[in-house]
Amino acid sequence: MKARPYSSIISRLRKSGLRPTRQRIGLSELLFEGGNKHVTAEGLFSQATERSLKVSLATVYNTLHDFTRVGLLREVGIDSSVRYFDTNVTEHQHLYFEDSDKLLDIDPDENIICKRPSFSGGKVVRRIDVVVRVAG
Amino acid sequence: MKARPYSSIISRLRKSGLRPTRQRIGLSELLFEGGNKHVTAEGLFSQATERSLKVSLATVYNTLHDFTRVGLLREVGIDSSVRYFDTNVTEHQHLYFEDSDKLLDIDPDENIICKRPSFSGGKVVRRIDVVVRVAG
DNA sequence: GTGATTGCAAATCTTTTGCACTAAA
DNA sequence: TTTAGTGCAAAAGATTTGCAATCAC
Repeated sequence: MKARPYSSIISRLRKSGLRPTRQRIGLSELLFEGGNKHVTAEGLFSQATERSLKVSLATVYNTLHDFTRVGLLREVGIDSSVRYFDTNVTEHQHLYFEDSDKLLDIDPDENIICKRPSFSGGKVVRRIDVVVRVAG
Repeated sequence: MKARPYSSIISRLRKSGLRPTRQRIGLSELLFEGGNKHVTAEGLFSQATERSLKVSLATVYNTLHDFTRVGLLREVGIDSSVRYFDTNVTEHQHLYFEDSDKLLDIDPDENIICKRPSFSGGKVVRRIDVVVRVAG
């Protein structure tokens, strides 16, 4: 029950330098309302279709990339052939259940990393991807 | 200068339950001689062609999967659209240079992980994938 | 021989692209 | 109006599959 969710989506898009089009607003609702999510392009496209948001698959791809570029989304590298996007853009790690293909965030308090390597020569650690793969 | 490298390749394949065919032997030489490597199917196929090993791309894919299945290789999940295979099957982490697409093993002494989560209900941590992404 | 392996070409699947059309500012 | 964004259909890549030919045992 947030106040004025619709216009807050619009202003979020504006702040990111993206025009609040019908498609971007609709996809934003799917993505950013109701907790953190991990989505694929096809998955988001299906959801949109189910909720009768008219949008093309190409636009879903464009939108996922645009949102990632401006920092509203983050890409998660699971080694399969599909790309996952995460609405949680804070530093955190992932739990991947191999049997069910489910992806979960690891509670930041449970941080698994204890050391961040550093580099000379202008090289920077852009991020550290951690995926705990669970089976059974 | 290992002794009898050829026959050790053959026995390694036999022990893994794979018939030592000309293609598998040739690809094994490319993969397992001269230190740990990270390869893609296309990359290995090119190497094979350069060294005039006659093998089809489909067989390279089959071989990479077969080798992974029996534990001679391990897949590395960089989030790009290509699959990397690692000849180092021991527990270790990766360094990925985004600008050059280079992938390096992290020295096991530099272990970045300090905590291994555990699960109940028959769930097991199969492995923890870590990729330190470096830019610049 | 016979069952595993290979190679080719076609198929599949995800993602990207070109470009005319539409909508936001 | 002017530029960004959209949608379609086609293209591009990586990987897989089906099946006949070949090879290892």
